[in-house]
Amino acid sequence: MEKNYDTHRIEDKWYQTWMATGAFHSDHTQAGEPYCVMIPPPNVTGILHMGHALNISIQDILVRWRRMEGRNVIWVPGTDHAGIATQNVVERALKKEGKTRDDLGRDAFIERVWQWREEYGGTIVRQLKKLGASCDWERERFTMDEGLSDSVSEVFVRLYEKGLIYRGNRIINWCPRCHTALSDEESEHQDSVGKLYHLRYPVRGGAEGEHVVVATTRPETLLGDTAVAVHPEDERYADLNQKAIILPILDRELRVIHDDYVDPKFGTGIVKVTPAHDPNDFDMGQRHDLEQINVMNGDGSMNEAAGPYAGMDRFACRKQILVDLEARGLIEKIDEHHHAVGHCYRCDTVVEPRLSPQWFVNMKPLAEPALAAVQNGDITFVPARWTKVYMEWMENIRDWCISRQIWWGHRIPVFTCTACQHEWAAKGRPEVCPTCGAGEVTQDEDVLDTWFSSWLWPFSTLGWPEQKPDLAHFYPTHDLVTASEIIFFWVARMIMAGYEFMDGVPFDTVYIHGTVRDDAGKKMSKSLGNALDPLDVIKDFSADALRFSLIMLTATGQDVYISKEKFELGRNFGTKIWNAARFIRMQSPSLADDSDATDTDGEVEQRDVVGLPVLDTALLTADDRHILGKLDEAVQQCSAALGKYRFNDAAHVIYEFLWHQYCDWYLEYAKSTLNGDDPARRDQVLTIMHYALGTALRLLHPIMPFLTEELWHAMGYSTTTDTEDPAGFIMKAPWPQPLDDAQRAAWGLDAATIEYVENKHELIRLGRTLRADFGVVPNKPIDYIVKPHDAAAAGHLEEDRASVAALLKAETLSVDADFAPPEAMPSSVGHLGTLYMPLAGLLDVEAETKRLGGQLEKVVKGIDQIERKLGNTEFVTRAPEAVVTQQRENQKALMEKRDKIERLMETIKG
RNA sequence: GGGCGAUUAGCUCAGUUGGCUAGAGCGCCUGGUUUACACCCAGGUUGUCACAGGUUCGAGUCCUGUAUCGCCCA
Repeated sequence: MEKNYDTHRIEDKWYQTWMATGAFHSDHTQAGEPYCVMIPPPNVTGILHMGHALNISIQDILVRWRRMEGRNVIWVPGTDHAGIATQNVVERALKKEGKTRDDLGRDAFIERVWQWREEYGGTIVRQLKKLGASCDWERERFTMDEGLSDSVSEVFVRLYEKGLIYRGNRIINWCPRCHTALSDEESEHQDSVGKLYHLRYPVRGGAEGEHVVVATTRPETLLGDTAVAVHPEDERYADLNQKAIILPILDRELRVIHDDYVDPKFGTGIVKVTPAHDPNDFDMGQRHDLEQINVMNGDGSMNEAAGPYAGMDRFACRKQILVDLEARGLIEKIDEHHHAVGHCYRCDTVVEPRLSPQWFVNMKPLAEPALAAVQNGDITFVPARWTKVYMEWMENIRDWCISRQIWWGHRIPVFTCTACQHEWAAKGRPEVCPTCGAGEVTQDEDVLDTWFSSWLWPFSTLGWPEQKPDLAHFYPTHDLVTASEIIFFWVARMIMAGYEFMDGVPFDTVYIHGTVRDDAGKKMSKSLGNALDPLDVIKDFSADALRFSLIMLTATGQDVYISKEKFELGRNFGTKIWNAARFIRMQSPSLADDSDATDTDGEVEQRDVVGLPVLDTALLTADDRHILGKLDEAVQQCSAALGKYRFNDAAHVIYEFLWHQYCDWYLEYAKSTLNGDDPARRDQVLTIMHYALGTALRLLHPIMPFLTEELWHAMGYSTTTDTEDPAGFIMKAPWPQPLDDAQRAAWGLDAATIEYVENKHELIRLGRTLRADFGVVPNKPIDYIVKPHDAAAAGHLEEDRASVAALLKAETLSVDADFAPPEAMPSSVGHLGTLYMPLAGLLDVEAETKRLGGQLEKVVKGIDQIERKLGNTEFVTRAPEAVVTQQRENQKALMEKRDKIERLMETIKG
């Protein structure tokens, strides 16, 4: 076995082996209760970032854990076609060739996008594999696949025929750069400091120079004003409609309307109304039947309706219009104004509210059952606080704008007969009009929002609308793991689709994990330049280290702050385990060679670490029982933590067990037996070491799949020497189960034994501290004397004298109940007794008094606290008996310790 | 403006229904070429649990308010 763990070679090797043997694949014919996870499909243009790494690690942990538990697991991977993003990428590439998509035409352009996808679209998938994701790659899907496209049109037609899809002329979020509509969710609000312009609109028919003042943040829209509005009960303006308000520059006469929407307390209480450029104004326009004047083109430039400003960009127009208004003395004042401005989530351009004909889904009817599902607990959010976020959105749900004015995506399956103007939705390409039979049929030019295919993901990936056996077997799925950012985009809509098309929930649990941030708390992003590339981290630390560190540092649902150094945690842990395994191998006659662990076919003696080891109970020592007890505790805690989605707790349990219990204590303790001359004890200790390591490796496998698989084989724990046989993979090994009471009793894993060993550890630490405090070099052999606390402690220690002495690097260790120090010597009080370190003539009385004084102080402080509690009759009478008893016991122990320290101090003085 | 989250050691964070002398990792200090491991070992140091009230026998934990930071939605 090599001294250094070669992470890259081993990680690549195992991933290839797992893939080649189909270890990740399953289907409905396999045994076991089904367990299914759908990957949140990453954007096909995307590259792996830390958020994915966390998301994938969590899913892989769940999936590998359930697989080991014996569930029939599939984890379905894939990517989405990211309509706008992908089109942008390909358009940029075309631009370099000096072409536009219009030069190519629709069909050639789409052909070009597919080419791009073939060439670059697999990037993120390859990266997921680097992480060790155990996805069933035979099931990989893409939202533009034939099958998924079929479900999209099926769904569209159903909703269309049900009347839930409609076309309307509404204010939508328009991206002037992408030239398309966006849904409300795709318009991201960013806080910014803008200006609030107070403009004077002249009043005709009143006094000379009379005007009203309106406020706006977007002065260029005034060109589309068709009214001004005031609150119906605002008496200041009761007579306003007797007069004519004149729109500056264009000299259009504006209507005066009264509407509850107007807030009389904001600004002057008069607002300008631009029905074609603002959603609230649009609503007022509907209520009052106002004319809608669109003054902008799709690219954000002003159109003919803007009169003298036609052709100018919207922001240039804003500047010019302000200059012109200023010249006419029509600017009252300009205030600073904080507001949230919508930006395109794909290109960050300022979104323009724009009136245009779009397709919408009426969401209210879909939302009802989806809301109920979460209310009645059919779907649970973890952590639970996200439930509220979901409900809030669902209760105020607005119609979903699903049409996009781009080419890459599912084209809207709505057809119109040129002859009779009949409009209908259909799957496939109809030849003739179903009404009049004419052959000239045109299809809607728009494509659908990418999320219109993603919301079907849980069942479309399993072949729906075809009714395949896997769909019946694995659907509904179980855990959905995602980030909070897409609760609205994706999670909520999937739940709605589940109810609408599959009559029930698409999954039962939604686990929302945190956002990965940099050390300064900033969200990681390429544009900020603070992104850590997971592939770099894998290169420097290994995928196992990346996974373990991320999981260990991410408390349930909390954001995680990451810097490169953080990954040392996982790397160091991996190295520690590797070295522990190497040590055990050296100690095991059947494995003692230095051959390369990866080429062990036929060279390693197999050892069953899955079944319970056969142990001679007469030979079991307290330390053996202690490690077996701690292992059992780790098994229980680890399963419990995973069951509660507390992945960091699970990681912590394994870390604590392997490093601090197993390596720090048991392996060190075992050395004296391994070097001793009792072959029966030696075998027994080896058996326990292997059993504990084998069990811990299985617990760790979901988090660190590669290292554990490698060691599983190197240590001979596989059921076969054929390293290509899936039956021997740790990923297929059974998940460790807690011991039953009978087994615990048979091995003597009782609380008293465990407590004794913990106290023994304390005693050894006290001895080491004495050494350090008195400057005795660690390897200098010295004699320790223990004066045991009671007969039980004396008996135990007498039995363990050799191993305790070894751990203390002591020349001798005497257990002497009647020990009375002949002279002042350094000592410490522990639960098992008082430990003396004879240091003839070297004791500095003053320093030792001070040292013991410090210990005494702590103990006395503890006693004070307890006495305050116990002195309170309310506490004694009202607190639960167990708590009071506990306090009394603590008090007794502390008081004994205090007495002993005091006696020591007197001895020294004497 | 509404909602959610955070505030605990120098740093990053645990602390699950209230019951500890408040923990971990990193850092820092001291010592160490102990035949698994210096990506290591042994030992040590580090806290007005943001602030102010309240409930309770008992509050880091529950309630109210305040402050600061972050996120989501208007």
